Amino acid sequence: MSSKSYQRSVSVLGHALLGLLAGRPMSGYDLTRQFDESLRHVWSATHGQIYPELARLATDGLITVGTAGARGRKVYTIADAGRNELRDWLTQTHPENRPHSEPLLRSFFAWTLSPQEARAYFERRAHIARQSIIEYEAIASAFAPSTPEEVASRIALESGIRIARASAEWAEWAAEQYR
Amino acid sequence: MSSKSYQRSVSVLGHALLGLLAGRPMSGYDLTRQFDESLRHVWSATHGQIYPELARLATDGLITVGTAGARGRKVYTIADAGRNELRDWLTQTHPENRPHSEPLLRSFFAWTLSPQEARAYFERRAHIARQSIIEYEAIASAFAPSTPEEVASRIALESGIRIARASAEWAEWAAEQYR
DNA sequence: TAAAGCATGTAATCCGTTACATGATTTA
DNA sequence: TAAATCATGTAACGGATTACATGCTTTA
Repeated sequence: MSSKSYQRSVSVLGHALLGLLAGRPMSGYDLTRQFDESLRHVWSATHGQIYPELARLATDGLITVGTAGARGRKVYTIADAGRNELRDWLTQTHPENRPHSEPLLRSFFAWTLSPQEARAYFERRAHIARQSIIEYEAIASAFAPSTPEEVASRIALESGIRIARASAEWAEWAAEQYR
Repeated sequence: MSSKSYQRSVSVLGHALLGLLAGRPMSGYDLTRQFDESLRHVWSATHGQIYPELARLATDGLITVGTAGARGRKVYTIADAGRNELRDWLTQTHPENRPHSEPLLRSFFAWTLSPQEARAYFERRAHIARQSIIEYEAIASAFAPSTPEEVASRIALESGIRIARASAEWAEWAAEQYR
């Protein structure tokens, strides 16, 4: 007989935590920082969501908890079941696409503004995108990936660069439409 | 004295409804279809969310409700206060950027897979992006915008095309990194 | 010794999807 | 007359942010 209780489905956040723990064991605090740092442009999550989710993953046997250290710190380690769950998620399921792009939504209503206001809106978007390009390119130029993790990280960064370039060019083009 | 009750802040969905109603008066059913059609790639919302939000906007005096017609149909019209709210939103506030890109999140964990599996993942993303390009370009080529609303719609579509192109090229490049 | 940072957790609230529930009107 | 579509609403549940709450450890 199996020791596995009936399947609770794992959320996207749960899979993100499994993915991060696949790199190395970490505490909830460490994981929270990962979302604020490496994953800042990829996925957002706060500790109020992370701690309860870690408890659920542990209950489900996808991760294990070490004994509490200094300041109550608890280190979580991915279990074999967790690695399997992560792998199935990546290879057997497809990401949902429920769009929620607020900048794009706003652009849809630009026609309700004066041409000058609409232009200002798109110029601001272009400016923000150009700032992103600079930020990302600075990170990329100081980054020679060596480990597989770093290669994946560099690939995600490349997406940021290319999407930001496309966004900047689009916003400049859009601003022109209101001239 | 003012007839306005104390300010409840309007959600993004509320602003989207105001934006749609700025075009023409519509029922909740019509608005739901707008999200399924014109806004399909921009913002998602279902009727379970839309009906209560319309009730709130009406309570706040941002829209007005006509008397119920056939099948209980209720047509909502944007009020002056609603137009002001929409305008303030577009000109005085900035869109938040809380990233939730599941495809990008997954790419971040591609290193946990075999190179073949990782490549398959990115090739699939490239395929999906190329399909989007075809879909969007077909719409664009059959579309000669005349009204200001259609111009804005064409601008949003152009974003879809350019982002899809950048995504396809990125995914092809990413697949190469695992060769 | 005070401030900054490490560290965990819960509660209130809101946003969003899916399912439940109902009924009228049009069209084949 | 049956099916499709129009049309509205609520309830249950889960996802996500912010605020509340607490306390230890390191560093200036």
